Amino acid sequence: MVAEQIDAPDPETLVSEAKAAFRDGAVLSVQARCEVEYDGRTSGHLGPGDRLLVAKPDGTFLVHQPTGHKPVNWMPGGGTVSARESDGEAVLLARRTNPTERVEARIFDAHGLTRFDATDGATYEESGTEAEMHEYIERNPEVLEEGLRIVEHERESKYGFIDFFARDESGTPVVVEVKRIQATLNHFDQLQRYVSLYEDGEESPEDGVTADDGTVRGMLVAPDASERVRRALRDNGLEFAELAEFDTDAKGATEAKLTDF
Amino acid sequence: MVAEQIDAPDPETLVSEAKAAFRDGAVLSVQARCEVEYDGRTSGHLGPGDRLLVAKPDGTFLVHQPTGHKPVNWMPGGGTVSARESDGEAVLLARRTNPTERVEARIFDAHGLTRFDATDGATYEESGTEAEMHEYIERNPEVLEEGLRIVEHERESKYGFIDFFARDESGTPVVVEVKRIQATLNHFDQLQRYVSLYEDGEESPEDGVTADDGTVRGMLVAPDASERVRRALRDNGLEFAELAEFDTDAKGATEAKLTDF
DNA sequence: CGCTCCATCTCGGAC
DNA sequence: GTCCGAGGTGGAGCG
Repeated sequence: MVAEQIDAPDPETLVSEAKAAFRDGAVLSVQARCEVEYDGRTSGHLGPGDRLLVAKPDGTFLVHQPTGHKPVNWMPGGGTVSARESDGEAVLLARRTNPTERVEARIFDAHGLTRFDATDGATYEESGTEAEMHEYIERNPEVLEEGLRIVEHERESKYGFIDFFARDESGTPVVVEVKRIQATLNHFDQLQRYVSLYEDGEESPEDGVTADDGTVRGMLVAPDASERVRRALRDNGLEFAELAEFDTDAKGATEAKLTDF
Repeated sequence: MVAEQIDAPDPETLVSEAKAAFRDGAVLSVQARCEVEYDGRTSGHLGPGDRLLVAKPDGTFLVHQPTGHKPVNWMPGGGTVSARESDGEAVLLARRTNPTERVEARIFDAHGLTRFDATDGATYEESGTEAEMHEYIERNPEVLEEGLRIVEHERESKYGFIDFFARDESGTPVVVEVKRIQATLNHFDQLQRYVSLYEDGEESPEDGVTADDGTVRGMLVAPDASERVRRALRDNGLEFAELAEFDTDAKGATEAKLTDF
């Protein structure tokens, strides 16, 4: 019996079933009319209504309203979930420390309960991430600019991590910031922060070569950017390189579109 | 009957129950051994295992493994969820456009199903947010600096919104960026971006007064900041104002309301 | 443990 | 619709 369902459990049954589920490492789902309180990094209250409550064996606790992707209240794993009866009502309490916070659901009417002895050894395999985009650029720097040479990847600097430190055909340093999605002002900020290091001469590239005039180029690589971002780059002497598609196979010889200022 | 539970539904039953739930706007929960595919902004695959599947009437679809706070796969609201039988197995498919993406769960064994006709009119009331911190500062600017005067709140500038534009005791303009949590390098970036506007003279304060020497101060307000952030501020002539605690009427009112309960 | 940065970020607000 | 920034962001990766 992997899943056990109880219809409209009374408070006593709910509490004992919840305790058993927590003890045995099962996933508990409860459909209930309840009210919820959160206290921790902020504090909040949710009045009575029908919600789906989920408690996982790792201490995860979720309160889902009938709409919306995000739980209205939650507790990440690492803490503990407990059940008790209070004033004739079942109460589920999730707590953790660091930060210290708690979510408490007071259950007025439990419509359904399911205990789920789940086993899942699979891990999610994903592709199309920014890490893969980095690998592609490292293998094919010419999609950013003809003659561009990658010097360093993920260089730690005084003010943060630089995606790529490169040099163009004429040896001028190029700081490259890569985004998988449409670039935002914050992404422009990041590039600007890194470039300012080299402009101020507070960082020197590991290959020891410096452009004669001390110039440093900054290049933001992304599939798109709003007009405001493009203007910010332009106004600050930075460049935008449009890289919409990339091929992890490296066979397709992807045609990259570049926009230089 | 607010919730209806079916134990170990066969594929046909699962599909018809799912269709009925989607049609009637009920929340559907299924405990099942399944495999999942996502295709959209990235793409990914999750091999067979036991998961909790949740479909909401707004098109939200969640795939929860037995551990972890975040669903391993999901679809935000706005799209549609559908059910069908394929090769003798039940398949739940969630789709949306803008961006175009899909999550498909192929169900090998359904251990339990719950249809939940939930009604929830309550909205979550929260306090301790950054908006309340703004209100507090606006009413008590002296907590940042003696003699500081707030000139504008949430001023829209060429490159984004400035939390506060203020003037110090001697009339020098002060750009203030407020964070409720420990300040990060991105927060420093934001402040730097706003301050550079005034330094470049591309924005002028609405009160028309400018410091004799054109100086503009920049102040990052937060409960804490890492040493790297503090150094970035220092190196760029910006300031950090530690504001750990703040008190608001709203917070006090909420606390009173909660104790009433 | 802290720091930095990505995320299928989601969500809300403004325009 | 797009753009921008907050978030109880969460989570990975590295030192």
